Amino acid sequence: MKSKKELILETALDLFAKKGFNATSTSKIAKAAGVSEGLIFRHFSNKDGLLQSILDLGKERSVKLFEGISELELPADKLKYILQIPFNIPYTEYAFWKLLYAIKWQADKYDEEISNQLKSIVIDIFNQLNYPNPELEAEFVMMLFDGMATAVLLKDSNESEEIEKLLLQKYNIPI
Amino acid sequence: MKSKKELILETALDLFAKKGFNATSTSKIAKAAGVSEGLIFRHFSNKDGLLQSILDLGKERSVKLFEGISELELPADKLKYILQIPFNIPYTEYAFWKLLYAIKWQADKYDEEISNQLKSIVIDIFNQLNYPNPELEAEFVMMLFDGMATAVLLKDSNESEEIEKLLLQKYNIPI
DNA sequence: TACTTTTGTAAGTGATTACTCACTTTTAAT
DNA sequence: ATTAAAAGTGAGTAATCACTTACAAAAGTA
Repeated sequence: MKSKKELILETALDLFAKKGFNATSTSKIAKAAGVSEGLIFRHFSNKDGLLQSILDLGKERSVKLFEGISELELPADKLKYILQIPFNIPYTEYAFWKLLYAIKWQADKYDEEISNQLKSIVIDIFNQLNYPNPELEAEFVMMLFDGMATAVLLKDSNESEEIEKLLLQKYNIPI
Repeated sequence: MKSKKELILETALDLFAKKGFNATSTSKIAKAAGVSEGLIFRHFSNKDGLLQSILDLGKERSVKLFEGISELELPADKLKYILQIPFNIPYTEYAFWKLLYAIKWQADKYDEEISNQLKSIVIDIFNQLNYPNPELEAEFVMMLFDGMATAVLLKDSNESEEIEKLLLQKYNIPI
């Protein structure tokens, strides 16, 4: 059975992703979760603390999405795997990724950890592939990654599979 | 001399871009602009009306960024021009573009007009270039466009010129 | 000049905000 | 069974929210 703490976290993530952090009041969260408003502050101190807990949990889960990378041998396979991540975000994780990308634009709340983590993996890959400028090349991949993730998350696109194919093809990666 | 109406528009755009629409109160806008709060509502009816006016004015200005396209003859040149737009956003327009991209994630406020306008131009280009699937190819370019614009707007990157070169090169476009 | 419209202000409005506090209930350990 | 800690509640708080209203100054028009 779900604890009330978990219920608050889930409900808040849901509302934050849908309406935005600032447009979602703690009273609305409490009402939607069916708990008293005071309990939110008992568990998370304040609204920012609630957001941080949501982000931390999401990060833990997203690490698992990245774990598949290290199991691959060839750097080209690793790159392919990474480029495919935006198209393989589990539907249950949409809310978290939406929140993550929406928060990017709020200077004070933005958390670069996930992005930086992935970027250093990509730099390693381009090093292994002997690219002349691995750092720059990684920056470019991250840009692609964000563009794709945005497209997937915002339009519930029916053609995301075709875009995925097009991307791999443009990156000279066999499908 | 700047009218108080213009002053409100500029100040609000600035604050919306920096802190977000919901985190910026009308009283803060009034204080920052040095006008009475009531004047905001005299001119724009309500806070959403203020946002709409800001977006409309920004759209008018961004149309000028797109006008250069039609002056070019070759479709390949047009494509090159479009891919370069994110790197050529005037610094004075940063606030507007930041606001535009931030708002994307708020379902109720998102305005697709600029994006759709540009996309139809890109579809035409790929038609002229006889690509097998111009619609899909345009979707991909728009994704690239958004990814690049995001990167340029969020990091005050010193290496954006190098990324620009890398992009044109990857897209087989002579620099 | 006389009059109308537009622009502007100051002081409000009720509703909502994040958060606190005093208190009760539940859980868990001895 | 006793007790202490943790979980949970409901009714508060002052501050801030978007917005209104009554009125004054300025600008435009005849």
